[in-house]
Amino acid sequence: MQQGVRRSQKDRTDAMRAALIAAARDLFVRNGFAATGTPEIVAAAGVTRGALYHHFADKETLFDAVIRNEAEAIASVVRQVDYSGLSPIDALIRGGEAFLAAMQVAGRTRLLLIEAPAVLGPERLVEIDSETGARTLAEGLAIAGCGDEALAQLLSAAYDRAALAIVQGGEPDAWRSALMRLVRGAVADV
Amino acid sequence: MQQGVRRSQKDRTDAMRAALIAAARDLFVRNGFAATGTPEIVAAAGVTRGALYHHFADKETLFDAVIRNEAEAIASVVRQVDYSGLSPIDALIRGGEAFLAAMQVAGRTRLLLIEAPAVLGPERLVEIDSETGARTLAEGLAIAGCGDEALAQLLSAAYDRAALAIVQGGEPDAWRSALMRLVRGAVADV
DNA sequence: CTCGGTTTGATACAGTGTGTATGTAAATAA
DNA sequence: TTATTTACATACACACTGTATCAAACCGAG
Repeated sequence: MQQGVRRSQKDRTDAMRAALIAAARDLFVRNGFAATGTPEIVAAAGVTRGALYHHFADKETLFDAVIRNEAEAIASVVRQVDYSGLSPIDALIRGGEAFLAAMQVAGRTRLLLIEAPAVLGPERLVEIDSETGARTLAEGLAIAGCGDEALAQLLSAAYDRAALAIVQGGEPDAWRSALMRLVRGAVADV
Repeated sequence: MQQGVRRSQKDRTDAMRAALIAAARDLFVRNGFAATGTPEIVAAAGVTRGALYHHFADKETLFDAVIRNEAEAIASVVRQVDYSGLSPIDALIRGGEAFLAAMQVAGRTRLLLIEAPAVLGPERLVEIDSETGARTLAEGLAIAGCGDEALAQLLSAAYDRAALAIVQGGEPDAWRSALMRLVRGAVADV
């Protein structure tokens, strides 16, 4: 079980997939999905196109893997927050904060909010979110607060837009306070 | 100034651009921007690629024209609403209703909310919105209601999400009531 | 009306990228 | 060790984009 010479199939596969996903992620962030060619990706990963098409059905499937990674990363951050002893609305705000923080990782808003809906379609994106539990959690919190699925989705959309605006250089506090106002107003009794 | 045989340059140009934009819009809606080739577009319009590349710099510029058309159409609908004698919040809701109705036109949500951000980039999309006054109006109303630019953007994002959900088969009333709750909560005094 | 200049639009071509088919080496199983 | 499967590279066919070249329709001046 040496490193350079004799590796197990699983190790080779895992390393290759990780290298391709990392290289692709970087290029997709910089140039977008459409403007990134598979020759560019494999060159950055130091392999050939044969490897790519052995591990992924096509370029879109590779992109899907990239997106799944990002969604999982965000879900992980939001999940690790300690919600104990918080009111539903405070838990929602706390989870929202974690979400905003996680979305500040370079390129994440572009990948998840701009590219992914067009490349994979909204349906597939919802599927990924539900698998990773990325957004379900925020929605769960909202549901706990008011029991309205649609309202939860609208708040989720507002958080997305805020994350994008902050990444693009907006004043974080302005967006945070606007979100707070929206959330508090939404769960207040009618 | 006959019709079939001898047309003015301007007439030819206008007709050709309109035909190309219409054919492209149809295909972009059905298959998306990336999966639609220029040969397909010109075949649907009954011309050759030479005509396309004479009137548009590239495929993206044609898409830009399609998007501009849609944005203008929406702005037109929202503008024609009679807002006289309404409170700021009622005017906002009225404008929002018009926006939702305008977004129900087949393919509009896909073009404006899914494809356009990825193809043109969010910056260009904001530019188009400001030129056509599509979203500026809704924002203007929100600003009138609470004077907060960020909050207006968040509400705009919520309206976008609701429009998409309704087109995808969601219960319109559920989304409308959720929007109402969001809007009323947002403009209520803290 | 007709004759140069311009605009429209069709045809032909070069370059690039995608996905597949084929072949070879490495790894696991027998 | 030998057979079989898996990992990866090379080579190829096809499609699409954008450009260059050329013909025809239009327009204004004389």
